[in-house]
Amino acid sequence: MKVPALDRTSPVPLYFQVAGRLEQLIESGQLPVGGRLENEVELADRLGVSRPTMRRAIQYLVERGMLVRKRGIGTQIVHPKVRRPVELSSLYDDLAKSGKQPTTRIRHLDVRPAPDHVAEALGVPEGTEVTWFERIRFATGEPLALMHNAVPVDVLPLRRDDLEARGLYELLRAAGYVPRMADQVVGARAATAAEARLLGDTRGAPVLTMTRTAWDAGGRAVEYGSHIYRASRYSFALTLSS
Amino acid sequence: MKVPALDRTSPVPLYFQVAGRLEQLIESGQLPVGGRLENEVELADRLGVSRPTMRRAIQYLVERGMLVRKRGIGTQIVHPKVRRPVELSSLYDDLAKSGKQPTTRIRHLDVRPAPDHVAEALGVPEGTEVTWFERIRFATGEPLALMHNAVPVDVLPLRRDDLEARGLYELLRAAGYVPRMADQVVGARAATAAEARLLGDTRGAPVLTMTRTAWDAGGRAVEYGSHIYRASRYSFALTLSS
DNA sequence: CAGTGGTCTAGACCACAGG
DNA sequence: CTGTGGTCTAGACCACTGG
Repeated sequence: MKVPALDRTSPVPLYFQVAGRLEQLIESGQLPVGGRLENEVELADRLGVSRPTMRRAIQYLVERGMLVRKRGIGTQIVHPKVRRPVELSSLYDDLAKSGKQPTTRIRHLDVRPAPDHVAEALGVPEGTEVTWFERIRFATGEPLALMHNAVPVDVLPLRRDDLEARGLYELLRAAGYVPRMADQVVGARAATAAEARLLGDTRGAPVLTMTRTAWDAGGRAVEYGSHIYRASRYSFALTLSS
Repeated sequence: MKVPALDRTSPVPLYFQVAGRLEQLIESGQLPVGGRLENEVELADRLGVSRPTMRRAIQYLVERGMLVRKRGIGTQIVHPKVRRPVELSSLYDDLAKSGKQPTTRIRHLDVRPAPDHVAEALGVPEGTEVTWFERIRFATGEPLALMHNAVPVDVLPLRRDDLEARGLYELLRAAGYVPRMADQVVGARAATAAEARLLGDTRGAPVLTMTRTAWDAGGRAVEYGSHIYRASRYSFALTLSS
């Protein structure tokens, strides 16, 4: 595999170019998994960058779980592929990515003062106006989830058409409110009769529940959601790291 | 609040001392949330450290969600408290921390070749020997979870007594296999009659399911688990960040 | 324009692991 | 002891923001 040389005129930071180069060498097998990297001084020399820059590149891959460093020992390759941390995406994005043709039906949408528990979750004063809406999400025609959301109106005005055509997170991102942090609680319970009817399931069928509050980089609460998913058709996959 | 001065003879890195100092100033309210920090050059001067060291301290707090930086703008305080990323802990630890008096009953324990799906999850050759065990976890006397685990024998030999007195993760940590990364899948289903009996629940009651594979820092698979939790008594709380 | 954070360098010393 | 990564410095230049 061809590895591009470093380009010092590029706006891409040097350390990032170096990291990408290492990543390619590892993924292509030229640097074997389980093997050791040269020491950072020699690597820096070989690539013609300073040691701090080399360290930054290595550190970047360490944070992504590809390398492990030990003082006095060296740097070892532990994974050929990067493990991604938990994704902060919406169901819509997930389905679209896996080719499941998501569609959405808006059952309700209005602007109202935030109920107490929602205001508390969002960390806004009671009575703050939010857009409140209820959606059913389908995947390849099958009902999958029943979703309730609140988005403060001063974050983003939302319209039915937008929500039917695109995912909430996509709309938030487009408006500059990039979700960066979220508290989630995942549980399970039996579906009520009404929920079962909407989801095309039987009463008492197990459903996954998820409530989430999401904030952007500036710490501004952008979304509160309380959703249920058909347990027979959905589960959450997470990669955790500490 | 008194803030300790920097100690250049301490083995604690300077940048970490600086970060702790900033953290205290913010938590004590001397630096107001929403306010801006001085620029990094002046801060470095004021504390008598170099700019790179100051940057590293600030970066540390940025990664923990306490500060937000924007080029050309400055550094803003967005959270008084640090948000922790997802915890990688066992149910036992969680219960113990919240004062729920966890107890464990070992229903079964043996050493056997890993079943195919377990070997695949652990990424070890088929037939690798694992300790396989089934536990019921109680909280304040009530059954809470039914847990199945596999731990490769060459990672750690496990005995009933140990597992009854302590959590699996505590045992792994004590043996030097610190779980650092995990893939989890969380779902839900209805309990079988046998499961319901063991959990003191009724047949068909909703249960949370969780399967997990955990690795240590060196990329070595240390644990595979397949658990069910009574939905009426347990849910997962997560803080995600990207 | 002035002020901010982002990148990069060359070199120094230290702490830890292993033979 | 040698070799490794970990920390720290002083200074340079660049890129972006806002007035």
